[in-house]
Parts: sequence; C-alpha cells; structure tokens
Amino acid sequence: MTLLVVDGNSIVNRAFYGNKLLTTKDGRFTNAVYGFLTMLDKIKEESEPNAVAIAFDLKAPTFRHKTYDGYKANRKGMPDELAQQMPVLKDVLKTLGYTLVECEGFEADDILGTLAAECDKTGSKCVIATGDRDSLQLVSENVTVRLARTRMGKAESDLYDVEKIREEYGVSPQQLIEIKALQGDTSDNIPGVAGIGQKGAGDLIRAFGTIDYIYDNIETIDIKASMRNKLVNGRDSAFMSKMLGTISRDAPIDTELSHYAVKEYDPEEVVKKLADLEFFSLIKRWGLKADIKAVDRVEKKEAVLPKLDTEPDTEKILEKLKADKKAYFIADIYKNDLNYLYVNLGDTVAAADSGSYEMFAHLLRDESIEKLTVNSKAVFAFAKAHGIEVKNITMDTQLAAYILNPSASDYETGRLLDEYKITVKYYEDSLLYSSELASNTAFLPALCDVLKEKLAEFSQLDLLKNIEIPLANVLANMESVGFKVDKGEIENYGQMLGGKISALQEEIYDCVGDRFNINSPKQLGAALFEKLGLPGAKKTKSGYSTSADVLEAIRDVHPAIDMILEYRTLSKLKSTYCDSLAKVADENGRIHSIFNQTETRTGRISSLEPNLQNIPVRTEVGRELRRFFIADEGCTLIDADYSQIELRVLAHIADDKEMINAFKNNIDVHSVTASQVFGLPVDMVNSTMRSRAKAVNFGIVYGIGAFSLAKDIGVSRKEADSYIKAYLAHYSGVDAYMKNIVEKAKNMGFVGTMFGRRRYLPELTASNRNLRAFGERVARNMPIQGTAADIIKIAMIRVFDRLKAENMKSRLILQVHDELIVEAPDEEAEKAAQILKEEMENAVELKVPLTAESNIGKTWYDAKG
DNA sequence: GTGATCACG
DNA sequence: ACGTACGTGATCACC
Repeated sequence: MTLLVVDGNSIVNRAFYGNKLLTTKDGRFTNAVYGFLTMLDKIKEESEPNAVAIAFDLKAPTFRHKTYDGYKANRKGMPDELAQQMPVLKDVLKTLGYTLVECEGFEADDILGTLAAECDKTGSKCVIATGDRDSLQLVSENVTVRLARTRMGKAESDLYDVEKIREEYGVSPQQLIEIKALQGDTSDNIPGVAGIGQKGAGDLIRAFGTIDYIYDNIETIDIKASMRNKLVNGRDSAFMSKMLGTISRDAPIDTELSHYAVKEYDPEEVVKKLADLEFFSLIKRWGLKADIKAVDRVEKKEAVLPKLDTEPDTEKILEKLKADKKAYFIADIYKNDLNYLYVNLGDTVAAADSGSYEMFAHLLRDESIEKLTVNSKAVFAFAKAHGIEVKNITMDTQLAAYILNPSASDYETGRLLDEYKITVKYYEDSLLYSSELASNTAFLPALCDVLKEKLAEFSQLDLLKNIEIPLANVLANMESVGFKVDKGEIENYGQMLGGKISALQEEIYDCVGDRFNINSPKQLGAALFEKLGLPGAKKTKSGYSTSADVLEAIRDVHPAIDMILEYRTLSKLKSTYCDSLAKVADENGRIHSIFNQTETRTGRISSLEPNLQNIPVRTEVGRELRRFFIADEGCTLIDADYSQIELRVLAHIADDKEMINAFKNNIDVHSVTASQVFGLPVDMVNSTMRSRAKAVNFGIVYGIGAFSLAKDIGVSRKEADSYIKAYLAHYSGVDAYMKNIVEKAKNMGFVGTMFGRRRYLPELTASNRNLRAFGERVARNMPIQGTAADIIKIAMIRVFDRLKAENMKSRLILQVHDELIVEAPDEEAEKAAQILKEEMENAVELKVPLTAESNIGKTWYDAKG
C-alpha cells in the first residue's frame, strides 16, 4: 500500500507562483488549477500510489496549542487571483475522484503528520507531496517527501528520504526540528535563538544532537563563550520554537487508509469541467475525447461546417473562387508534389487530389483572388519549384498568430482553433471528415476572421502583409537555393580534427592517470575535482560544473586542463559541424537549412537542420570551416553586415542625444563610451578600456547587472557598478528609456518594436523576484533586438525584390541576424554588393544612419572580411 | 526526454 | 540572503 498525501495549500501556492497567470477567455484565473493538476500528474507518475489524500487548511485557522502570539501573524494573505481559484480547484479534484481532507482547527501540515504517523504505524508507504521543507521532519523508513518545484512552467520534484536528508543537512529528519528550534523561521514567525542562523544551528545539532542535550550540558560542551551566551539568553525561545516547529500527528481525521483510494470519475463530467477551464491540453493528455457539446457550451459563436466533396469539379471550383475573389485553402504538399488541395467553398469543402495541379497553379497566379492559408512558406516553396509566381496571399494563420503572440508553444491549426475558440455546428454527415486538413479547411474562414480582427485591433496588419508574408517568400527561396559546401574538404578537416582529438585524448589520460569519457561532465568532474582534487569546484544540479569558465580559472593548476579545453573545442567542431554538415549536403553539395519564422520571442528568425546561424567565427580553428562554404562555379559570395545595428536602434528608440551624435559623426561608439566611463579624452582610451566599454554597451542592450558585467570582463563588482553608473549618467536618454520601458511594460503588459511587433510579459507580475527581474531585462531588450530583427527582415525583402526587378541571377542565401549573404555570378558581384549595401542601409530611416559593410570572396571565410 | 555545454548574433 | 545579461540550435551523456 502506498498513500500519496498532498499538501494542497503548499502545492497550489507553488503552482500559482510558478506558472504565469493564465485566464480563460472570459477572464477567470486558472494557472494555479492547471499547475496543480500537472504537478499532481507528475507526482503520481513518480510515486505510483494506490490511494491519494489531499489536505487543505480551513479558511480561518485557529492556533490550538500553538499559542505564541506572533505565530503566523505575518503570513501574507492569499492574493485574490489565487483565492478565487481555490473553490474551482477543490471542485475539479473532487470530480476527478480524489478525497479532500480538511480539519477544523488543524492545518494541512498536521493532516500530513497524522497520515504519515498512521503509515508508520501500519507499515504502509507514504509519499508526501509538498513545496514546503517543513514537512521533511516527517520523513522515516516508510515516509518520503517529494518536494515540488516549478521550473519555467514545468512541474518537477525532488525525492527526500532519510539518506537524502542526511546527505543534505547531515542530520536525521527529527533533528530538523532541533535545528529549526535554534535557527527559527521568519516566514512562520518562529523566533529561534537570536544570533543563531542556518550555519550555527546546523553545526550545533550535528555536534550535539538535540537542544535538550545542549541545554542539559550548557556549561560543559565545547563552544565559544559568545555562542554559549546566545544560547543561554535564548533558552525559553528555543524550547518554544521547538514546540511551534513540531508538526502534530494527532489531527482527528479519517486514518483508515483504504478510504483514500481514488474513486472512478465520470469522463463526461471531467471533460466538461476541463473544457470550461480551457484545459484542452489536459483533455488530450488524459485521452479524453472532447465531445461537441462540451466545447459548444463555452462557445459564443458557431460556424457552420460545410460538407466534404471528395470528387469536386475543378473548373467549377475555379469559377467560384474567381467570383468570390477569395480562396481559403490548405495544400497538402510533400517534396514539392501536391497530394491534396482542400478548398473551402462555403457550403462545401472540396478535396481535390493531385490531379488538381493545374487548377492550383491557376489559383496561385491569379492576382484578383485573395488567398488565405495556414503556411504560406510551404506554398511559396511549392510555387517556386514549379515556376509559379504567387500573387496576393493575404493571410497565413501561423504568421498571424505568431505576430499576435510570439510566445506560444506552436501555431498548429488545431491549437489555434482552441485558442481562438472556433467551433462548429456539425452536420449529420460530418463523419466524412476523416482528414484533419479537411476539417481545418472547414474552420479556416472563421479562424482567419478572428485573426484579422485581432491584428487590426492591435495595428499589426502591416506587420503581416508587408513583412512576414513577403518574408516567407524570401525564406522559401533561400531554403530552396541553399548554400554550397565542399563536402570532401569538410570531411578531410573532420578527419584531421579526429586525429588531433585522439592524440589529445591519450595525452589527457596519461596526464590524469585514468581513462574515462572526457565528454561526460559527470566523469570529467569526478576525475578533476575528486581524483585530482583540483580547486575551484562549482556545483550544478547534477554534480560538478566543468564549463569553460570554471576550467579556465584553474588552467594553471594542472596541465590537463588546457588539453581538456582544447579537446572540447575540437570535438565540438568535429561532431557539431564537420560530421553533420557533410551529412546534410545534397547531391549538388548544397545545404538547405530550414528558416523558422515563428520560433523566437523577439521576432528574429532561426535556422535549423542544420543551423547555419552558428557556424564558428570567433576562433581561427573554427573560422577555418568557413573556407568550405563556397560559391558555385562562376559565382562569388557577398557578405554584408550591419554595423552595430542594436546600438543604433537603441540610440533611436531612447532618443539619446549623445549616442545619436556619436553615430551621426561616425565616431567609434565603444571608444566614446570608454572615454565617458573612464573620464578621459577619446584619444587616451586604450584597448582594454575600449573592450570593457564594449562589454558595457552589450550589457546595456541585454538589461545589465553589475555582477554579470563584472564576471564578463573580470573586474570587481564594485568597479563594474561604477562603469554602469557613469554610462547612464552620460547617456541620459538611455537611462530614461530603461526606466520608462519597464514602467510602460508593467502598465501595458507587453513591450513592442518600432513596427508593432509585441511580446507579452506576464513575468512582470510574478511574485518570484528572479522571474520578475528576468521580465524587466526582457522588457529592456526585446524592443531593441526585435526592432533590429524587423529592420533586417525589411532589408531582406528589399534585396530580394530588387534583385528580381533588375533581372539578376544573384540569390540571397543566408541571414545571420545582422548579416546577409548573396551568391552572385561573378559578373554581377559588384552590382549585387552595391544593392545589398543600399537596401540594407535604406531599409528604414532612423535618427542615426544605418551602415552596412560588404565584402566579396569565393568562400564565406574570405567574404566575411 | 532533460541537463550541461558551447557554437552564433 | 539570493541570484545574476538578451536571443537561438545541436550534440552528448544519462535517466
């Protein structure tokens, strides 16, 4: 028998503060309920109980034997956003068949204690799920505690048994009470002994076992006089604290464990409740089928689902679309072949098979027909492969939904239908909808309407029509053209690295005196910090940190360190770059990365399979790889990058006169910053000062803290702090911007770019300080990074259009955030370089000039300048 | 599947 | 007293 006892109040608090504030569309808060259910799921999975008891405090706790005046007097009341979720949570839990335990005059803690004691008595296993370390004192042979955490919205828990507590605290579970008696606990208003903190209390109990022993032998035990003094003065308080800190085990509740078996629930009832709370992901995860009625019940508008026509007349379809001047469609395209085309014709959805290619081509070309679909990049790619020029795509649901909220987990049509509450009234023969694409097509007009409405409401339609959709076309072309590589040379380089790596590996083994997997942080950590006993050990969650900065700090201590660092560098290069790049090149030696347009929360694009946006450049051995990224025969590469685009954007947005002035006069901005920060004329600035100032400039863009800046440039925290102060004193516009933007974000709930791209920041209302601080840094950074991303997107579209307008064969092949690469026939190279520079510099007009530098070469290495 | 590490802007 | 800069993706080890 295993009983799971859940500390309801503690878990619901973790759930509430650990998850961003979710609301239903009509404004009810649900994050605590959602978090509680997912956490409960997780813990049940880990502990496989036969019975579950969920304990809650009753509303107005009376303090029974705990009569100390201040006890819990300063516990914060529950915020209203959480309080209103409590009855909902309890209701859902009951519906799911759980037994709730509440007891007048006793807190949840005491219920845990009582049930744990019962398990001890009967030899049953007991798992306590809580977020509160207080309960660790209940751990025994039979009783374990799962301490719940939430990391980035995900439920996690750590298992505490007797050994784990011994390991972490060096005492038995019961002795945790003794420690608390001395240390106190401000959150519970347990006073402890004045002047004794965590360390002192731990040391005393580890040495002497109990406070009884300590006070019985207070004159003879070996402690400092000052400590003895504190103990003597705090004697009454210590014993009082021990009593307060002891969880009682005699609450008058049902202790027949079998009564807590989870009852079977009514799936229909559960679906109804979950749908009402809009927990569609849970319905799915628990394998419950959302019946139409349940969804209808929360729905405000209903669309009518058209019937499916599987043998449509393609000519009639085209006629109808021309008459409507509008086409809602979803194309099922695989490897440039059209499998199926689903078109919404109002009263029917036509499912046209691969034979409908001509009709599709005609539709795409027809400028008079407005096209609305779910993934325009795929449509553009298909069109390009078949030499079709697509005109007039006005809606892409993925891009639209990304613009509305770039933080969503995905932009699948199914999820969007949930999010935007599109449901339909089913016809009798709706069972014909065997294909998800067909039914998505049926919903498409309703979905497009809602998205367009929302975009209009937030003035984001331009972003969709003038930036994201045209960009999808550019990206489709870049993906299809690809980047040529010299596969043979990459493989050679990889083999050369392989040789060096093997040699280094042997040297490291000799040097350390042990053979182990150097790639395993666990084994490496053990070898360095245990076997060799090297200093500077830092811990991560799962052992020693062996990261580069930890190793660099001790490179002089042991000769193996430098070899390990080099080994790391080389094996990274070989495995991540040489081996994988050689694999993904096509028969023409070209690499086709995928550009994800809906991934980042700032508006940047990302590159995957392979990622061509992180090809090495900072070290020479890595940069060499770029020699194998080459132009096709008779062609040249042109690489153009913006000079300090983020700082220029900052100067513009913050309207900082000093910074604008520096850029207008084309002064080296890092040197200017150095001269201000160090209070010297610009020509007295040396290279160290400049590089430190450069780090400050970066830091400012990222939302800066003195600690991190200090770590980054290797000066004291105090010194770093003075740099920042001097910086903000001089760049007063930036100072004002940084303050204002956070204020504005808190008021509006989001930040945005110059072009209306938004990022919502629920983190700003978090009670967790770190999370809030993170939100504030993001508020400072996103408008800068995001505006820069918007600008280069505009530049890409302009470059693409211009190359086409000038009938050139040159092709844009890659973007790396502030850098564009074009492959041009040799004879076009100079003109293409000119176009790149021009279009990039004129993409937008800011209060400062935008400058782009371009270089030409046969390889990326050479073109990078 | 997740965490640690490291590649890029 | 605590934790510590923004945005990504790929690989490896390990559960």
